[in-house]
Amino acid sequence: MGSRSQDQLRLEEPEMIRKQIADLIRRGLEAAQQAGDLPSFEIPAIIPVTLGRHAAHGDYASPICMSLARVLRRAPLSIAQAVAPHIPATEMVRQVQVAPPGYLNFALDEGWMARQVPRILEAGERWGNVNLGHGARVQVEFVSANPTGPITIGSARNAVLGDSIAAILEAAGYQVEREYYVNDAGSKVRHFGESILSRYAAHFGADIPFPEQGYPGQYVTEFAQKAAETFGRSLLDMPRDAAVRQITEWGVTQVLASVREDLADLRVHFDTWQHEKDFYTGGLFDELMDKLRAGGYVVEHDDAVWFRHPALKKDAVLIRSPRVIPNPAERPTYLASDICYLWDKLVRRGFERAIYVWGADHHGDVPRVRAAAQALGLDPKRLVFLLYQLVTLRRGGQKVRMSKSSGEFVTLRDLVDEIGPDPIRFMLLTRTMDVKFDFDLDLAVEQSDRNPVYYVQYAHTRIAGVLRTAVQRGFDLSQPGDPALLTHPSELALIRRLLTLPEVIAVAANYAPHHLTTYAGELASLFHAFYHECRIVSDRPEEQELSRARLMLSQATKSVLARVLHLIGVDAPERM
RNA sequence: GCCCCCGUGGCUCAAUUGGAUAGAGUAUCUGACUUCGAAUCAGAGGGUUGUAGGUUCAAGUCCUACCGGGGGUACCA
Repeated sequence: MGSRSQDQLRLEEPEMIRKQIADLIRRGLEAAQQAGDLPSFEIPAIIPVTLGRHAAHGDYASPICMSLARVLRRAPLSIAQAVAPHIPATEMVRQVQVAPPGYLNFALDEGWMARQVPRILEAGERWGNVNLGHGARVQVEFVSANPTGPITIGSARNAVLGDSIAAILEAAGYQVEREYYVNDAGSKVRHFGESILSRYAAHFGADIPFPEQGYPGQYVTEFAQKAAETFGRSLLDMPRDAAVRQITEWGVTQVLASVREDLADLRVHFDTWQHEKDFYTGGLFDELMDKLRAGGYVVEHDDAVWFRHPALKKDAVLIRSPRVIPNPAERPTYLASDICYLWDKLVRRGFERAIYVWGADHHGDVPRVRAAAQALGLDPKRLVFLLYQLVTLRRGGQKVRMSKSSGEFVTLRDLVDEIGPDPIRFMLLTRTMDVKFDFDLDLAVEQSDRNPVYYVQYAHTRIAGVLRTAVQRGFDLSQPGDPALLTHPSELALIRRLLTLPEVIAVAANYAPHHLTTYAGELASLFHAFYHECRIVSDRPEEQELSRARLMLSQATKSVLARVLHLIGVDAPERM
């Protein structure tokens, strides 16, 4: 990736203080060995460094000496004492302390910390970037809800997870493409099309039976109405198959247009829309079937074709069968599509990694797709499956069971119209994806002003307000303040947190976007505390310099808050 | 039956992925605005991290069994 990634490495990676401290420890270990204070041994490739949880433990701590104890056959405390004096002095670290049973504790230098504030301000939206990806191309495929109806709250979780993960990966140095997979070849869309056709026929007084697994929702009737305006009676005069095909295609287009719009209002956008159908028009499916057959991964009996693989518990998984689809040449089962799709992602389009954001109800499919990748000679580790637990909806204390096929669901549209994208996005990102989300509609609507998102946004607008006041009173915000004046405990606590953004992004890049909402809340809290303890805009002549320093800190905080909110797709308003 | 996820103060959830004294919000109680936005702040109480074992210097985190809740397990997608 040439010079750009070199640049990033030099400029951005050291922003992770943890990394720098790990380097210091490594150099300390080397020096201790050279000085003969420690015997010769191989220094571990990764040196663990964590944030100190208590002020007494310093800002960062490493338990490395505990794990070295076994190798060196020496007490961890004694190892730590041997290393500590050899850790090179830097302006970043004020002191290194050894604490039982063998921790190395690092306290950052307050002056150094304060001097980072203008740098944060200068970096702006770039602050926090870490180059973990080195420009690797990855694809995040998400939402991908069947195009058979409106986007529901359930898909909303998928949408905000996928979108935020994509944004975070970009901040972590990856080249990211966001994709929506359109399942337009399966039986679901056909049932959808048949449903519209039935209602459409009814509109003209004709009778086409409603399919058994059809979609009873009111929106289908509305589609039928629109279809009647678009096509007139023409669909009634053509062969049934052709009519189904045409109205299905038309219906999918209609749905996708509204899906695109609904998601856009949630601030979710896609770079590409991959249609399942396209896999069966270019010969890809046949090509891959030949590969699998050659590898002995295909079995056939009763005219049906199955995929088998030693890694699978089940004997085999169906790929195509005349009993599923009357005309199997037209379309196999969804596993076949998944096989084409993974090849398309990893080989044809050459992504180094393909990330799938799936509801936990699809977890059973993971081994199959993995096995298929393996069978095609691809490293299954390049496929990442993020399984989030489903959203259960509560209304009036009652659980609402949602599904488009039952016609009972709450649309994303309704919720966005009612409470807006910010509370939805923030709320859905406050928890790990491993826990199911109990979404209480009444509470979400009624208490939306107590949603934690407002706490964070309020901090941002409060800063904006203070800055406006400052300008009114004649402060020039473009003029940097003197960081040396930032010495109050609440100022330093705030700065400390500003400095950890790169680490938070690095952790969040491990597919854990909820760290950002947590961080945003902490940062907001620290600012509020600082605001209460320190007068920012002072009228006293002798405090002008101090005011300028604090204004600089406030601006940096505002910038970081905005950055974090933008990463999770939440607006950072100037007023509210 | 088998597979996946969860079980942490009254309630909803965190815990930088195995590190030191388990943290927030909410609820309850007490306090703080004649100067920058009170949608705010400060303080208090509240815990054997479902149970029982195990792994090691170290377990909320990993392993085993069990209990409880949710989801999956079609020639559907």
